[in-house]
Amino acid sequence: MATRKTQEERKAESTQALLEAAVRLIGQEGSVRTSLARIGAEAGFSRGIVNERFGTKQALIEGLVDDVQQQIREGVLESARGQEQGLDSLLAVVDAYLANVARSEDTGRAFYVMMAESIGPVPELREKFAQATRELRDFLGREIQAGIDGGDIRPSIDPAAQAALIVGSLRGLTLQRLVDPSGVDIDTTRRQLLENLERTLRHRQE
Amino acid sequence: MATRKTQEERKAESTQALLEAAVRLIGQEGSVRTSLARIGAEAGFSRGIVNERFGTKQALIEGLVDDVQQQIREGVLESARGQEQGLDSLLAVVDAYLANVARSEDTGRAFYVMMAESIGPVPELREKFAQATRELRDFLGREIQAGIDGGDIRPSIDPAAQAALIVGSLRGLTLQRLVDPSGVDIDTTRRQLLENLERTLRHRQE
DNA sequence: CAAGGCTTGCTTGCTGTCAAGCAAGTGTAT
DNA sequence: ATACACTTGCTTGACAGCAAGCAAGCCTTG
Repeated sequence: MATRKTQEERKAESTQALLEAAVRLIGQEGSVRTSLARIGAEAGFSRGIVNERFGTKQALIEGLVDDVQQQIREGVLESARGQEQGLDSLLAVVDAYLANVARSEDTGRAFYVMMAESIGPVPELREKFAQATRELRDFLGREIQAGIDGGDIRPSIDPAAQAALIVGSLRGLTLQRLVDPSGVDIDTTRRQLLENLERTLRHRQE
Repeated sequence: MATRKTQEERKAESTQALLEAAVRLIGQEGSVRTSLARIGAEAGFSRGIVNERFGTKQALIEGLVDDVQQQIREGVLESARGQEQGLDSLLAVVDAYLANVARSEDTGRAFYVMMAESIGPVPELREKFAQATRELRDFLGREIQAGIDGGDIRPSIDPAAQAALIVGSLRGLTLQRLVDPSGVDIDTTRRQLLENLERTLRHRQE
């Protein structure tokens, strides 16, 4: 049965398997505790393969962060498509973020675990996550500004501060869920957050 | 001048120095990267002293988490004193949390860094932080309920979900600050959060 | 058989832990 | 009060375990 594979295919497939294994393991135990040997084994290869493929552990991890971030960004931004800029788009993004990222499937989990490590044992990653944070914050800030300009968000709102708060809510809720999965009902909380945002942001009198 | 110290004093002083050193180092690099030897050295002693005093690394870390959590709890709860239960008390706690914990002085930093590690490389700590999270959430939930009963919080609020959201905001903002200190102005954001809470929670028509 | 993917053996560095020993402090008998 | 026996804080040396990285070789493909 063993189909003959091209070298290129072999490499691509093993690389893919390695990345997936890494995301899975790192999502569970963090990058510090996950040895290259275990990643190799989890992917079905030998202990040396990660070094062979990626050079160093740091290279693997940094690449992984970029991958995962990219995936999340696309997922979230896609949900904003179709909405026009402003409050509706903002709410759609928040909704999508909590619906997808916060549910701890592998990539979301890995992203948060690595972000968490970046403030402690893996400072090399901090800048990457700082940038990701800024990017999300700026994106939300622009949506808020657009909403104010478009008249559906109250003009007394401070876009920068409000954006930071929303990022905080998203990050904090997800973190809370990772620490204590049974303690937070994500759907109820999501609905409550959307309601709060409506109430805080929506410009009523036209 | 070297005053003669009793054995008890010597021990108490060195233990204190060790704990402070541990909080400082762990706040910077996390517990995983901080070796017992460095803690000993930072405190001005030899590399073996931590084991001699605390037995194992895990024992030190767990004790530290308890200490730090206790300190934070007291600091925050104290700020609620004098307010009567309900919205005002709630706002005072939120204000105090961001004013104190979120500013990254040593103990707050160490708390967050260890909490972050607990979802990745140090799962032994997860339960402790889950409990701390529940405790804060339940406390806020009771305040909200009291506010509803007392008539200064809108009765359509879901206390549990709202409490989870507030914990999320606090945790998320602090985390954001640790990842990207220059990106969030904590005072502006704090004011905006308090304003938001006023607007979402306050029961208007008497 | 040539090239490139993949494995295996090995080195090096670091960490937690423990046991043995040293030194500072304490109590007591004279 | 002082000397001596004893306790307790603290240090040092040793060891076992683990991980990252490297280099040499094996196996699959073309």
